[in-house]
Amino acid sequence: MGEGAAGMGPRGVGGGAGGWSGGGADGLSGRGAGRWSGAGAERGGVPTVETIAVRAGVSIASVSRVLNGHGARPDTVTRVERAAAELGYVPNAVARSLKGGRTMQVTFAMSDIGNPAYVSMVREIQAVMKAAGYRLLLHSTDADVEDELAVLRSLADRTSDGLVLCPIRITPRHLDALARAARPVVVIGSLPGTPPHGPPVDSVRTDSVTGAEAAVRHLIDTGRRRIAFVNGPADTVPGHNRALGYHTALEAGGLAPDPELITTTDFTVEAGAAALHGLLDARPDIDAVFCANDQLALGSSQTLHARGRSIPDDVAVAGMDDTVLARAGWPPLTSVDLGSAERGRTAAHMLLDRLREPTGIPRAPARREIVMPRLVVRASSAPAAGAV
Amino acid sequence: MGEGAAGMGPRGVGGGAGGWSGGGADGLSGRGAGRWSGAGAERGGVPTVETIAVRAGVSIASVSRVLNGHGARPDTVTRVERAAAELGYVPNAVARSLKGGRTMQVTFAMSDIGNPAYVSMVREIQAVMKAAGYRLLLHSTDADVEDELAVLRSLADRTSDGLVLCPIRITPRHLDALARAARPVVVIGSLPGTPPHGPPVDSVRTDSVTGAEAAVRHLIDTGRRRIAFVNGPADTVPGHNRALGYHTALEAGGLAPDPELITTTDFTVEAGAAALHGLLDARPDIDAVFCANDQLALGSSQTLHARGRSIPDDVAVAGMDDTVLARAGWPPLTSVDLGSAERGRTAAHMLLDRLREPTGIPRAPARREIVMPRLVVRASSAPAAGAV
DNA sequence: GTGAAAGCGCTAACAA
DNA sequence: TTGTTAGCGCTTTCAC
Repeated sequence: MGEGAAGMGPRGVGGGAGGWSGGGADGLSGRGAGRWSGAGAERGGVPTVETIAVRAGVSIASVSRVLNGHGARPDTVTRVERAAAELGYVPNAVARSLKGGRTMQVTFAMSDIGNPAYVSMVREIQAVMKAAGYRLLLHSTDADVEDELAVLRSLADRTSDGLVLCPIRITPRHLDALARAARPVVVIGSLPGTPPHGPPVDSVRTDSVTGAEAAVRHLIDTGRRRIAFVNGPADTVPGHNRALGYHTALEAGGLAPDPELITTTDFTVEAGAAALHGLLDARPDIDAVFCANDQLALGSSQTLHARGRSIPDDVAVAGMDDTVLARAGWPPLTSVDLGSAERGRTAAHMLLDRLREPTGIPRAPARREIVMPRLVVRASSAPAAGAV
Repeated sequence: MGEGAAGMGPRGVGGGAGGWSGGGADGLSGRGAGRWSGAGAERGGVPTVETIAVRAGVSIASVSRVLNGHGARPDTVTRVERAAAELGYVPNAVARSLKGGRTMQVTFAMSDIGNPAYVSMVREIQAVMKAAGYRLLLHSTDADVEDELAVLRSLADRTSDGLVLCPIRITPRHLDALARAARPVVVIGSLPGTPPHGPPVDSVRTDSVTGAEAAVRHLIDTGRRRIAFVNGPADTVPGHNRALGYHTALEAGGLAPDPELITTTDFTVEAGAAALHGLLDARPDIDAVFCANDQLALGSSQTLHARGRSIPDDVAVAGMDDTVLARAGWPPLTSVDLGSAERGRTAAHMLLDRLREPTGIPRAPARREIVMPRLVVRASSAPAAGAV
C-alpha cells in the first residue's frame, strides 16, 4: 500500500473558491490573474500551506506535519484541519514530488494500446498500481524502437518512478538503455542471458514457444495434417518464438514443414484475412491454420467463411493470446492463453517491490519470472468429421 | 550493468554513473552516491543545472537559457551543450513543472479500460496528446461514482493540466464538481442544459438515441417484427438513450413495445448470452435482437448459435459501438458506429484548445460537440430468407 | 510540540 | 549577453 502517499489528508474540496471554470476575478498582482494561475497566498488564488498556516494561526511546518499525520497538539490539529477543509486545500503534488523525489507515477509502455493483449496488461497494471497509490502513465510507442528508447531515456526526467516496458523486440541498444535506466524497469518479454549475466532488470515473460507448440500439437492430435501457419513479423520476439514452436511440434508429430504453408505478415485481422486467401490459393488442401495471435485467427476465419470452408469441419483454426476476441468469434476460437493479464499483474508487483527497496546500496538481483501458457480448446478446433 | 563499470561513454544517464541498476562499484571518482539518490551537485548524484554550469564554467541561468533556446553567445551555447551531453543531462521535469505550473500531462478517466469503446478513445487521445507534447495519465474508475468525483477533485493537486472524463452517468454532484474543477475538463457524454446554462465545461457526445433508432429502423425495414432488446443498466445515460431510440423506432414502425422482449443487464458478453436464453425461453418467436453494445450482441449471437438459430436467417442481430468485436464475430455484426475514436480525438483537441488559452481573463464559452452515429450494416442483419 | 529556515531543480526578473 | 537572485509549494532538519 502506498503509505501516506497520494493526498490522504483530512481534506476535501469543501468550500473552496470557484473552480477553474468559476468566474472569480482576483486582481492579485502576485502572479498572473486567472483562476488557476496560482496567485499568492494573500487572498485570491489557490490555497497553499501558507494560506492554511495564516488561517490557522500556526507555522507552515505545523500545517505540513498535521496534514501528514506527524503528530501535533490536538488543538493545532483541529485548527489546521478546519482551515484546510474550509479552503478546500489540496496539496500540490508537484511540489511534493520535487521535495520527496517520488512522483507516485509509473509508466507503462507498449507498442499499441489497441491490441487486446496489451489492454489486459494495462488493465491489471493500472489496478495494481492504483491500489498501491500510484498513477499510471500510458505510452504507446507504435512499435517504434526509437520511441521505446526515448521512453527509457526519459526515465531520467523524474516524471515517473518506474517503468513497465513491453518492447516488440530487444536490440543491443535496448540492453544498453536498460542497463543505464535512471529508474527501476520491469520488462515484459524475453531478455537474453541469465540473471547474473543478462541485463540487470526484472522481467516476466511467457513461454510462447511451448504455447505455440501445444496448439500445433493439439491440431495434430485431433487429426490435422496440413497445418498452415500465419505468423507475425519474423524479426520480432513473438514471431520468432511462435515459429519455433510450430516447427518443433510439426517435427515431433512427424510432419514435414512446408514453406508453402507458412505466411508472415502483420499482427492484424486484415492481414490474417489476406494471408489466408494466399494460403488457400496455393494449397487448397489445408486442413488447419495455426495463427500467431487471435487477430490473425479471426481474419483467417473470415476468409474461410467467405470461401465456404467450414470451421472446424473443413479447417480447424487456432489462435494465440486468448483475448476477448477468441470468445467473440464463431465458432469460438481455440487459443493459447499466454497470461497477458498475469504478466501485467506480475510486472506491476515486481516494479512495486523495486520501488519499495530502501535506498541503501545493495539491490536485490534481477528477477526473471515465467508465466506458463495454457491451451484453451474451443469449437474452432474440434476434430473434423471424418478425422482420426 | 554488472559487467563493466568501464562502459561509460560520453553519454547516458549520469555520464558513467551507470544507470539505476548499476552495481555499487563505479570506477569513476566523479560520482559516489547512490544511483538515484539525488546527491548534491558537488560530485555524486544526478546532474542538475548546477552541475552543468560548473562544468561549462557559466552560471545556471545561462545553462537554462541555452537549454531552452533563449539565445546566448555561440561560445556559451557550445560549452553548455557539450557539458550537458557529456553528463547525459536530462532536465528534471518535476522541478520544471513546479516553476512553470504545467506538468504537460493530461488525464483520461473512464470506467473500464477493458471496454473496446474506451480503448479506441484512449488510443486517439493518446495520439493527439503525444503529438502535442503531453503525456497521458490513465484512470479506470470501475464505474465508481466516488472515484470519478475523486478524479475531478484531484485535478487540484496539479498532477495534470487537464482532464477528459467519460462518466458512466452524470449526477448533481458531478455537475458541482465539474463547476469547481481546478483545471479544464472535457466531458465525453451528455451534459444537461444548454451552454449558457449548463455546466461550464466542454463536451462531446454522440447521438445514441438516433443511433439506436437507426439500427431498429433498419431491422424493421428488413422485415423483422418481433425485435428483442438487450439493454445495459437503465440508469446509465447510454442505457437510457438506447431505450429511447428503440421505442421511438418501434413506434414509428407501427410496432407495439412488448415488455417480454426487453431485458436489462450488464454491458458484457456473458450477460448478453444469458439474456438471450431468457428472451428465447419467453418468446421463441423473436426474429431480431437489438443489443445496446457489441459485447451484448456477441453474447446474444453465441446463444443463438448454441440454440441452433441461424443468423441472420432466423434471427437478425445488431449491436452498437462498432468496436473491433463487431468485425470479429460471425457473421460480422451490424452495428452502430458511435464515433468513439472521433469523440476521443475531438475531446483531446478541445482540451488542447483550453490548455492553449491565454491566462488572460475572458475564457471562451463552453463548447458542445455532437458526433453523429453511423449505421454499419453487415451480414448479421441481412433480410431473412422469406422476408418482406 | 512548534517555528525558522534550508533547500528539492528549475525559470525568469532584474541588474550589471 | 551574462550572472545574481528570488521564488514555485512542500517537507524536514534543527533549535527552541
